[in-house]
Amino acid sequence: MNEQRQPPILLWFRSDLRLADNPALTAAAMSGRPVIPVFIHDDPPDLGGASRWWLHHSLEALSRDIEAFGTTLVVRLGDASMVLGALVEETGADTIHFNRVPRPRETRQEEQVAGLLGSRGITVHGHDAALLFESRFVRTQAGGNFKVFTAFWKACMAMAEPSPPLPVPKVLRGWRQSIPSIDLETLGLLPAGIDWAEGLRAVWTPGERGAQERLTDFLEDGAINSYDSDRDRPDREGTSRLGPHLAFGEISARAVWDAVRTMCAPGKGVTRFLTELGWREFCHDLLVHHPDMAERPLRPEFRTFPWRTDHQAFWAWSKGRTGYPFVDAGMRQLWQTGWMHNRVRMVTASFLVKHLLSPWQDGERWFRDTLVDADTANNAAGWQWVAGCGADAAPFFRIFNPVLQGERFDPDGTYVRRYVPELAAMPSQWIHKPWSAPSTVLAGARVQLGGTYPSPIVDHARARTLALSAFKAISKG
DNA sequence: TGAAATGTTGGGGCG
DNA sequence: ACGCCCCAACATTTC
Repeated sequence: MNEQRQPPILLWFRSDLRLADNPALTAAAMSGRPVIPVFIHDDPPDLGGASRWWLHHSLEALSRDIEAFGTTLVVRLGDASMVLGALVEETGADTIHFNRVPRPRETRQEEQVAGLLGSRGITVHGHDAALLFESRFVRTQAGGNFKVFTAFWKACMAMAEPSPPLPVPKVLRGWRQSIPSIDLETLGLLPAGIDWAEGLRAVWTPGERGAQERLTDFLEDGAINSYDSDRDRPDREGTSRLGPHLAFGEISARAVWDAVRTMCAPGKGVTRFLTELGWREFCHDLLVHHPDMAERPLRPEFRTFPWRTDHQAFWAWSKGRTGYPFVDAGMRQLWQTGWMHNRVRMVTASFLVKHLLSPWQDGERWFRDTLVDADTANNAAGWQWVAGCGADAAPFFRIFNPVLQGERFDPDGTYVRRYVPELAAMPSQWIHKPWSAPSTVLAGARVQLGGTYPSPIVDHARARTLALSAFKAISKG
């Protein structure tokens, strides 16, 4: 049989926009048969603006990397099973390889593809590539899923080490014909009106190469060794910032794990960093078992929590105009750069839920729209954790004091000054509570509360009391 | 992966 | 010298 007459393989890219440690790609390449790489955009409703921007550039990068193999990434718009069905018709492909994505929407998609194309005699092959430990193997004694992180992670640590990452295949045979594909621009992922992505461009390099650079920078400059404490300091570059790269699968968790294991001496920082990868695993496991985790509180008593809807307050929160500098700095960092430091995510989220008594789902949606690392599992689990209604969650009565958090984790006010420039001249002593500053200090710093910078939209002590009594209303009985 | 309220202790000022 | 009070420092409990 003429080699060129062999039916091609469809390599379906999804949230795995990488060539390294990509089992589907490796399987397709190893077959020796022609491979047609394809990305299908079906305009998922939960894809936020910042993620859309990232996706565009990540696909751009992936296209370039695939072109280095002498082949082309086919991009299509539409329902995945329909598009794959059409491609089978067009090319005579008889096999599809893809990497599973452990999220309800994607799992449904996989089932559809397997059903529709399987019934047409196509071999549909899903690979595990998203997690360190496949959630279906992480089970309690009783065979259920874990509800507490430490127990979950302990069970993971008792399992075999994650398998080492696969190398990029040397060769990828292309298909003899060119296949209709649409321009990335046609997907409409970039900002349509005003260009709000400037701050994102300044900070991020989407794509596999950007991901690997971010990782090696983090490991080589030694930041990981002080990760245990520096991770809480938004005024320092103490975190890896790998979030968005992991969210789009530009680098695999296994590759990160392996790099840390082989390049770093064991220590507290290293352990802590790997544990954070563990949280990612745990969140994905939770989402698998609670597909509605982004809408519905895991703890049922929270369904009757007396949330308020205050559009003005939500606007102030989302724009970083609450009058609490640490909160505002975080919300503005998010808006400008598509990312927020984790410590500040906790504080800002707590502020929305506990000081403003806004439904956590509203905050979840805002983060999902504005974060470049928006990830259904991590985001929903994180918000439920903060709101106190999640698995292994912080109790509701654990209410962050935004002033104390600022003073503890941004002691010199460097972070606040960076993102709230109207407070730049405030002395550190007052920068987290400008309303307490003597009027001479305010005047000296050219700060006019309620003018150049908002007065606090709520009083901390009062808001705290209100939140506690609202919590009491649902917790009795 | 809190903060505030409340309780306890111990040193020092002072009558 | 002694007891009393104050209060900071730390510990515990409560929300």
